[in-house]
Amino acid sequence: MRFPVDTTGWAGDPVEIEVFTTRVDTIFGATCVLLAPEHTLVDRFADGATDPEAFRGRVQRFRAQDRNDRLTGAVEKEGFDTGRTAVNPFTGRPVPVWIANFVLAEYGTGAVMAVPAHDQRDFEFARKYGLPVEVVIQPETDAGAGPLHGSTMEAAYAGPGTLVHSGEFTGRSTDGAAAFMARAAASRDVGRPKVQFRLKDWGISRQRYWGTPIPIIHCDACGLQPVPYEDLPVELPTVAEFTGLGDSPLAQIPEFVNTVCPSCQGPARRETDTMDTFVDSSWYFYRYCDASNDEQAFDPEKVRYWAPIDFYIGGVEHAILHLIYSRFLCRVFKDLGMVDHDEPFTRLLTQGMVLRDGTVMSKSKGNVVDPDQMIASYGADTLRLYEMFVAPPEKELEWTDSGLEGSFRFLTRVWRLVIALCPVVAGAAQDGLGTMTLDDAHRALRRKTHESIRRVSTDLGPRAHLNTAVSALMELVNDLYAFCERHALAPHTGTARQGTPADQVPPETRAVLGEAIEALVLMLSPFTPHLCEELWERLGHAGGLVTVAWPTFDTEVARADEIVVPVQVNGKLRARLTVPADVSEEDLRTAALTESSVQTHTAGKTVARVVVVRRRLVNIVVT
RNA sequence: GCGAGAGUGGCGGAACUGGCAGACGCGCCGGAUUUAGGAUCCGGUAGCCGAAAGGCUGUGGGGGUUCAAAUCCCCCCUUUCGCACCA
Repeated sequence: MRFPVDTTGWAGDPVEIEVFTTRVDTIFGATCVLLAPEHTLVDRFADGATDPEAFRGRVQRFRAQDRNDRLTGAVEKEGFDTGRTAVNPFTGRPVPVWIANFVLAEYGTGAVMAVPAHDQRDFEFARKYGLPVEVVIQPETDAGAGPLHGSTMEAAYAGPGTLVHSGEFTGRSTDGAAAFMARAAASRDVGRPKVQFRLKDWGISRQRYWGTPIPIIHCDACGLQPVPYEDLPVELPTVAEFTGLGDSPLAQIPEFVNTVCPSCQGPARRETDTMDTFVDSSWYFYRYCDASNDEQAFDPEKVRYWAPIDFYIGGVEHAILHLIYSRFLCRVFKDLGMVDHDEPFTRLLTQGMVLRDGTVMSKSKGNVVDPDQMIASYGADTLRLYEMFVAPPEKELEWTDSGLEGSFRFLTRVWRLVIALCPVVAGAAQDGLGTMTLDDAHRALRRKTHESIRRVSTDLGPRAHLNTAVSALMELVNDLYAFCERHALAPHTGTARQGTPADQVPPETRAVLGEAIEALVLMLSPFTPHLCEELWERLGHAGGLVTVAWPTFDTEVARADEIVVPVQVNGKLRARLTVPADVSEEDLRTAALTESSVQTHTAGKTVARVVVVRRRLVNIVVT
């Protein structure tokens, strides 16, 4: 909206103040216009003031207020009357023009129309300086509250309602009124609709040495000239003195600064500002695809092969700026035809921060845990395992020392188990497993092994839930201990029990255990590589773990022959049935209905419905 | 104020598409072993009632949908993070 200023007695052209508003529908209540202290018209107002020096002094005081305090509202809202008026284009009435310290020069036009009745900041400002408060929106008052009145209001009303005292617009609902009035303003040529984006400037030039040079040459005759393509890249000189004064350190190096204009061949100067490092960090992942290319940033063919990035992991502190910049540059590269995807990262995981005593660990708070100390006490494997186990990666992590102890305990448990079983399983023939006849305990252990492989593989892969993967491994180890206990095998060496000598252990036991132990070591190795390399070697394998394939599972082996199905009566758990895994719906229903504790709960009642979910549950609805 | 998450035992956390709430670990309790302690191994551990069998309650609060809700819908509370005098 444009508010023409009464310039009576002023030299120069007529002046209009442009304001930006999202609430044109309240314009009939605009009783004042406020300018930011930095507004370009402020100087002209000062020139035309009765005491220009005093005027400038007050403006200067506002401008000197801490910028950050002004932005966050930490300073008191203050202002002063310029002594001039401007005409409200809708009411035709003159309104005073003030300068106010809370108006932001960088947002909108740096000037606002103040509507005290319907904007809280304007309201407070008007009350402080005795400016009129004129209600132009009345809320729907079916709740019995009376109509709003400017002199009795205690706060601005910013909600919906009906326009009043608004000329030809009176009676209109606020719903749609702003858009309608914006069009009216356009047709009267006093304003126009505008989309205002809240984007911040992305300043990229810094007075630093350690940034990418900006490939521009300043020539007095030809102006700004880009460095010719064949001269790229501009390389930083290897020596630069850091004086901490004035320009970039590069400006102190004549050999770097002085050059020749590519256009007129006359003397010229290189740009000495450098790009901020986040420019590089916004597209490094493309360069990584083709890092030794000295012809171009990267070969689009190679990037097409590797990118977009499947899985991008970073800390939360990078979750905002770095990602926005990277996406910006991705779009730039797309427009240049250098990449053919819209987004640089297919999947993003932002890892949580480590907390201690409820607050983020930080050097300034002095509440950090020293990893070196923990590695000295427990080893790097323990620390890694604990961090993976204690919470899913995207969650913040509350540090506890006892939890670390638990991970250490688990690893010593694995160590003792594998070492004790080495003589039993090393060199055991596992190929025959498919044809061997196994008893229930052996089959159960095999099933656990294969089910663990399935769980860990999916947890590590698509789900990226490292903590549940560790849980699955802990369960496998627990089952292995139980199996050993039952078969009088080590590692129960802490007890009086004697392990069976290796050569007396039946071949099927050795095979089943061997399969389980090797899968365990392989699956644990991403978490605790040092320990697992050692164990792998002791199991009789040479060559290291990196060359060994991830274990695979057999769905048939992982499948249980018997399953436990819960039986509910009216949604409450009343029994558990152990049935064959391939039980038919009909058999399951019959088994559920005839189960004794189910019958006590259905006795004397009518079975209205039986919900049977195969392999999952039976729910009997009685009335 | 706006936006995005989160809320489950004493604690960290599980629960994949609505289908047995509390996997796994910590802590705690009991047992075995041990001169003792520690370590180790085995068992128990949501709350309430009960000697037990068992019963009732329970995923921040209140409603709703459903045979069935931690999970879906509506309202509210608390909390974390980001943005914020943005007109």
